[in-house]
Amino acid sequence: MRADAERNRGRLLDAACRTYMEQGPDAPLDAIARRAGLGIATLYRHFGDRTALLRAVAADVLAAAEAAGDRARAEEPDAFSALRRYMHDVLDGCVPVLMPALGPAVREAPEVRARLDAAAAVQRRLIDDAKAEGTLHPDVEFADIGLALTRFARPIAGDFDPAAEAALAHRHLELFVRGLRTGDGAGLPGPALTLGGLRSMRSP
Amino acid sequence: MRADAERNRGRLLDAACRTYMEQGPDAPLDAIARRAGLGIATLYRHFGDRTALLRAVAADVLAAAEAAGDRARAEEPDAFSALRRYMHDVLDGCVPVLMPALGPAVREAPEVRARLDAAAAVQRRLIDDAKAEGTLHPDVEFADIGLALTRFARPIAGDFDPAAEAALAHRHLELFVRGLRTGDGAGLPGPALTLGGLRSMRSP
DNA sequence: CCCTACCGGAGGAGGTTCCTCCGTTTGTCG
DNA sequence: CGACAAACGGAGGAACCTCCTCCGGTAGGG
Repeated sequence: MRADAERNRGRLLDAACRTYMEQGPDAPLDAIARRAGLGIATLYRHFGDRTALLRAVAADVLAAAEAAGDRARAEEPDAFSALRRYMHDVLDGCVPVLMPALGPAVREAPEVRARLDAAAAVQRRLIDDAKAEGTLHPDVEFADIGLALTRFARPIAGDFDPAAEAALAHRHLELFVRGLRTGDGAGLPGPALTLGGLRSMRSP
Repeated sequence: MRADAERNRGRLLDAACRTYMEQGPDAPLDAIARRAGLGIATLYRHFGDRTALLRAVAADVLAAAEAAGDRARAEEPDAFSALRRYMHDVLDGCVPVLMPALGPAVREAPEVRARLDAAAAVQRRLIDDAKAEGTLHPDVEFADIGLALTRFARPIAGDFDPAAEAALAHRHLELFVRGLRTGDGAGLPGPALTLGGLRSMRSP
């Protein structure tokens, strides 16, 4: 593989990730190519198909999320801080925006599946540690964390400045994290939020 | 105005509100008409224009939000409970999804503007009361509440069952509300979130 | 220096949505 | 009860957007 081809592939992945963060996974491919400073044909040469690009981006950013989890666990002094840092780090990537919007065809692809399982394992470990430490509310479930990140990562309005959006997202996430810590808050409404229960929420 | 015409107008407003909640304000008008059990021509007869429907729905749901705020203030025993109840009530309408997505053409229309100001005044009163009561964190700003509601109101994934989505939204909002109450949480990141600062976040 | 891998952009095809036109139905008032 | 006006329904042309391919041009690397 030639040097410029590899560099361009990386640029495309990066541009796709940012575009998905702002517009969602239905963003026009032209917009991604333009953002990468490349022609549309180059995009199609590297990723023969729309879903191929989605798969590549998903695998890429899931690996980054897994690494963020490992880093947080290694470097933070306590389990709650690790969980908080992990959430803030993941918020800056496109995982929370991208993953729930992916269809089964992408999510079940082997390369994505493996990365997803690994990232989920790290996240689960962060949560279990914080619960064992006694600092994370026991009624907060695994899926609550990921879905909440989705809520905070998505832009409020299309015409907001991306930097301002990011600052706002971190601010609101921090407000949310306050509510995660054990304290005198009452119990949560709704049933326990298992992964199976989440799957059954899909209507068709 | 004939009786059936008035009934259908109400059905259209209701269908539009629900459709906007699920798909956002760019939802096809055909989908709204179909959901109301009416033909597309009927929709265009009542609201000559796409934005006319948006204006009508916005004015309608903002009035409902204002009423919800008044109700909460009147019926709840303390200011924090009133704020919480208000947030949960508003979450069930389409205000949080619709308002940030509206362009200036709709938001500045007189009929919308008046309702928006009134609804904002009630929300501000709920927040001020809770701060005066000492139960709401002083670093939580007016705009935080509205924008957070937007985050919780938007559906996670398009193919989730609406009822399950709603339950999840209330669950996560409750988690968030925990973090709003005064306690030993640290300060929030980012600058104070004024309405002016919010306006300046729009990029073009 | 040259060959080959790589790049760019125009453009046809397919799909989606808007909004109007006109024949048909239905409420309501004398 | 009957007639008139008001309201309804759905097909369809027009405009728009996005996907993906084709082919001539460019530049890395041995």
